[in-house]
Amino acid sequence: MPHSHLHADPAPHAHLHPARFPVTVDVVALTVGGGELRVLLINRLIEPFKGGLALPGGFVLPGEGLRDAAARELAEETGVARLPGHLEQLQSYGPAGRDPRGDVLTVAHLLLAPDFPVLAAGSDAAHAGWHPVSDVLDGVLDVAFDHRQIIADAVERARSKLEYSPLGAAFCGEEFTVAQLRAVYEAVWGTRLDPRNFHRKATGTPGFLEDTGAMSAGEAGRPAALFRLAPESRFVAGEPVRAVLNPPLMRPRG
Amino acid sequence: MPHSHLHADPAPHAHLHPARFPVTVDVVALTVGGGELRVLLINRLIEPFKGGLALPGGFVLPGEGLRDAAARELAEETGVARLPGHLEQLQSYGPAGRDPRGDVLTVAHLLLAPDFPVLAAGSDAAHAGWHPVSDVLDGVLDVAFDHRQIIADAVERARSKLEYSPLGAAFCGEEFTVAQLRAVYEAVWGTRLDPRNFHRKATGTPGFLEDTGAMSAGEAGRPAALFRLAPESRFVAGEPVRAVLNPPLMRPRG
DNA sequence: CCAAAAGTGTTAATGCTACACCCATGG
DNA sequence: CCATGGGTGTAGCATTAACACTTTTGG
Repeated sequence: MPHSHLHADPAPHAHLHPARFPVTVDVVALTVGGGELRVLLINRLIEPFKGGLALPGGFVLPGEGLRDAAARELAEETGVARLPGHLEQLQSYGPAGRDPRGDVLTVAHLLLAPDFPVLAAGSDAAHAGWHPVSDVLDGVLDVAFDHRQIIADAVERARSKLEYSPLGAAFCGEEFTVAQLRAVYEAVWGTRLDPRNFHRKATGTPGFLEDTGAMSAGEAGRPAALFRLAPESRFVAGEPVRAVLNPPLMRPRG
Repeated sequence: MPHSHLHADPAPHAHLHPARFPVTVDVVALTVGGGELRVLLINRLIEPFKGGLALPGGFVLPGEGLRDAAARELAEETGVARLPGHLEQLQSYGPAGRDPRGDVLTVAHLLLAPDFPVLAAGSDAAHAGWHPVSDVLDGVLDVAFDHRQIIADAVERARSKLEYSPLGAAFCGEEFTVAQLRAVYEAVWGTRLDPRNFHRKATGTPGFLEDTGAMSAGEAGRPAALFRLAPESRFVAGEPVRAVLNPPLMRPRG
């Protein structure tokens, strides 16, 4: 019996020839720019949906892990050398009913990143660019496959993650001001937050922010102190985020 | 070109022959009994890990969705006709480095259910039974593959879901007392909650509980009122849970 | 009557919201 | 000097945690 099954399975013959599926990873890369949430999309060079917009992604290779595949595809299609921000798995979709060519399982991932530069057009790969999330969700922009649903799920995940984890800082650079961090929360939640209360809460949460001693300059108004993530709150590649904000940075109640 | 690729992909030849993987679904079915959290495990009838304990699950069939596959496998291996409680996707694992026979992707699912009866030994399928989650996580019980990690992730997901969603009631039957609901939270969180404050909060949360008018009987002490989930909080198969408890049923701060 | 569990009332501490107010910079 | 944004203080309100107390059953 060359193909044995993994689990007891009374379905007739199902264990003799387990079906095999192509598996892709897709990455919903989110950033904050211009006061709004943006998603990274590529122009498809091939059918189906040729010329349309889609999430960066591609096939998982034999012997490869999901996270590695997502990081590899993102690097290939955007030209980033080191993965910026925080990458985590979102959820899987399929395999039935999502690709016109047949069953394809995709494992969607979520990247929260600062506004990094992406590949210019004319390169070997497709042109990649940031687009407002609201345009995708409102249907102003069309995206391939079930990618609108995936993006909607990703945004919802990002929203709820921000309250309890230090992941808001994943959208900022290494050092940032409290106002920049606040802009992230306002963009993701689509609300306005009181700058004074946010400042108190962000700086007053133990284990969240660390004062660098440096100051921002060049902007209007009084210079702001520059912070970085405290060591216990830093997220490392592949590890789940451990630090929890308690009390959370609450989003206003609906 | 019989196999075209889904996305632009500069990796040489990767798009010509996308790798195909066996895909399984595994179900972490959790319940509350005897004041502790329990997980449903089956005895494996075949290699590898023959005779060992594992999560119920099996191969996804062509043309099948993930959720349908999970529900089907659970029904086949436990004998339940209608799916009790609440089923949702957890996350995916693999395909590399988790099965001794090669690359297998698994999509883990989480079922929160009342303590339903499972298949007795001697049936065609493997014997299924409830086991304390703590025994699995402490290493007292060994489980096959990477199922210990999957169970740990499932428990963590269940813990955080309970605070904000009405899913605690998924562990109870159709009608339940506030004390039974409280026992769920205490088992999942591993804490003690003040019965009086919990009662006030559970019954006082708008859109959560609905008084049936009936009373429990036969127990020690004063009879308790029987409740059911309010219509707006009920979870329906396949739909994400929409109702949010605001304010949440807080777990005690660490 | 006593033990046990359900359910209500009350109070002190805590946390949040709103906003007055001062500080430091650019123009 | 004024506009702009950074940052602190504080009063009022809402929520929570802790616990006294009453109710209703079984033994």
